[in-house]
Amino acid sequence: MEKLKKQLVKAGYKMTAPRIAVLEELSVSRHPISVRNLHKKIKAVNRASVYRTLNLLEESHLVNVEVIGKEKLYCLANVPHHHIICKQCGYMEEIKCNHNFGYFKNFSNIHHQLTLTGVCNKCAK
Amino acid sequence: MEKLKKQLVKAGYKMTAPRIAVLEELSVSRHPISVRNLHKKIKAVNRASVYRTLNLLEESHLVNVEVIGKEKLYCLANVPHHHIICKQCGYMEEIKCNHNFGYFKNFSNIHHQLTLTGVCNKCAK
DNA sequence: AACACAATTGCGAATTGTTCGCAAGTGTTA
DNA sequence: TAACACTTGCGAACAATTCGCAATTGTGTT
Repeated sequence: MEKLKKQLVKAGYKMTAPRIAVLEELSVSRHPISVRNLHKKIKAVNRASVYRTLNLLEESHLVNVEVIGKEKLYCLANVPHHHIICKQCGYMEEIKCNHNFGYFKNFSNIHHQLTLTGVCNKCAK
Repeated sequence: MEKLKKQLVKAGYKMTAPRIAVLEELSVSRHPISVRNLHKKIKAVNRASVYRTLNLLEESHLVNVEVIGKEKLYCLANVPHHHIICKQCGYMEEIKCNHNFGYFKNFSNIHHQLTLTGVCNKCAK
């Protein structure tokens, strides 16, 4: 959390209350979360500011976005990881990320986003 | 293309003109494409129908969705592949997919979506 | 500790993206 | 070619996201 703040400051951003609130909520919520739900948790922060904060966090690669069905979910990127998600019930497991995609000749500064979906055993009956 | 149609039919859907138009446009466009641009190319098809078609194609796993910056892009999933995209100019290379994520004990029917972003050599100057 | 200034916020309105309800139209199967 | 369920187009509704701007706030400087 402190590390996150430092990264933001280093990226040239001010540490304001709304930004801290967003970071803390992302840090507290164990799972990727939608803007709607994130905002529900921190109503003191204006919705537009939630969007603005998420956008700058994304540009700084401090959060990842993934699309599950019709939802766009945000998640801290501090520890490299991905998720596998059950499409029916939303059950989710975390996956350690040990992927390396740095070998593309024509690109630098490469980031990746992996999303796995499936049906969990419980839903499969 | 014919194969695509057959898959749709097998999934229980009718082969209507709007659906064929969407499939053909996806098949023609070499790159992942936004709803907006897709619809621009096939104005004869109502926007709502474009959405409906993309949704059912996605549910049938015939297309993949990925988020690049603020854009949601759709792409045929007939041949397993991914993309690496330059965030600055949009230059894009295709990546063969030889990934296997079938080994998760708690899930079945697993699909994955991998998105790579970076800066292409030209933009990096 | 107060200042100054640019960065950021909150607000509401505007814009854009997506879905809905329903009457009319169309593919498929017999 | 008749029948029926599935689809479409349309416009309105709804949801997501951004914008413009005045007011506020962090931060570096005195």
